[in-house]
Amino acid sequence: MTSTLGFAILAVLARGERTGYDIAAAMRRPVSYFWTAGHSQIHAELQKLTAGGLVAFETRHGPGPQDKKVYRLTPEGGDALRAWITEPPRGRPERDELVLKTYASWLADPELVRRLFAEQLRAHEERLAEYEREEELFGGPPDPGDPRFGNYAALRCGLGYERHRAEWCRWMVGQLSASLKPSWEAVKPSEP
Amino acid sequence: MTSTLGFAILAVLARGERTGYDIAAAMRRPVSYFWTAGHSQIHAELQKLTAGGLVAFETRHGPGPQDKKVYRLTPEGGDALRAWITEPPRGRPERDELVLKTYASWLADPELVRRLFAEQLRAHEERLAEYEREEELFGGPPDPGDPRFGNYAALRCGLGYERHRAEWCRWMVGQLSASLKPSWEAVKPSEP
DNA sequence: TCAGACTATGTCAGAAGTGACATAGTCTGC
DNA sequence: GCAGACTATGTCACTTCTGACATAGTCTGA
Repeated sequence: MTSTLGFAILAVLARGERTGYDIAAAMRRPVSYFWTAGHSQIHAELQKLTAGGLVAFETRHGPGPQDKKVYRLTPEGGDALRAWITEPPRGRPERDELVLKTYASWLADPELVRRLFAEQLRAHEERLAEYEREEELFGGPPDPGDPRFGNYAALRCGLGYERHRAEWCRWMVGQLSASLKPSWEAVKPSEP
Repeated sequence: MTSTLGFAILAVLARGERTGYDIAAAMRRPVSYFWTAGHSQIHAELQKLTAGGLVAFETRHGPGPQDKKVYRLTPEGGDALRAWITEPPRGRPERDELVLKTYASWLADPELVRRLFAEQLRAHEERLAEYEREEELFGGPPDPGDPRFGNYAALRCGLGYERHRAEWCRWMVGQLSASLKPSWEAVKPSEP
């Protein structure tokens, strides 16, 4: 009954041993393109995974008030992870606050909605540029047996997502500008 | 302190009065492109919204063991909804199980991973065709002041998303097929 | 006439996720 | 030498979400 977060942790540990702190840091970026968790969740989940025999830890001295615990996958953990990968994902319901706002946007001031989407567009373009820079660091797709393939494939997904999202925001801004223009034009005194 | 689910309910009620049951049904499709909730959540939230004065209900006789409650927006509810629409969305962390599987895919049997993505591709293509049929029912984008604009804009987002996702799955299948071919070729006896 | 689907509202236990609080040693730069 | 950032693990209260359980009248078609 391992949760998806549990498998996310196993997937990180499959690349090498880590402390809970390391895993939390890794889940801010770049694993965070697709899964995030606070350190409070990670420590709790590591205790469950340890109890289930999927991970094991070794105590080592380090900075910090307590000794650090370096976790690694057990053979059982590796088996569980491999089996999970090819199982069809249990569909999480999609919840997208921006699309919900869009659904209700007909009620709001079009100029304020336009600004909202212009800002979102800017943010997506920024992240897209960032992902593009990261993509350049790979010299084309790694082999599917290479751990780096996982990173590259996830990055490809992120690139596609940001492009789709930016395009949609651009369309929204266009729609809202078009609807604003007539009254804006009407206010402006006529020119030859 | 209304939750996003609360605003989702307000957004549905902005289009007309509904019972909790109706809202739950609406949130399966087509609001479900971007927000879903079980009926147990909706009834609980409606009680909170009523307590907060954002919605009001009228009891009417209908089928079912209890009289039905027909909810509508109050003026305060309308104000709260309008104010919320143009506020920047509070970023929900992205959690995507399929991308997580991708990140770990280098560990698994490439043929099984290929099948996983082939199946996902099929599902996305199916949904894309469905959305395209729905788009045809609109004769172009409605005016941004029209409630149907909300539906159309959300559908546009869904279309872009499914296209991006299908393209990514197709790329994954391609990558995995390419890596499988060499050994598949090696097994097959040479042909002139 | 009777089965089964649909309408309709609600509770409850539990899982998953968030943010604050607690604690304390080490490393870096000014 | 000292401030502040970083390393490091953990608890707790709270919110959100899920799925099961509970209840019961009406409508439809075989």
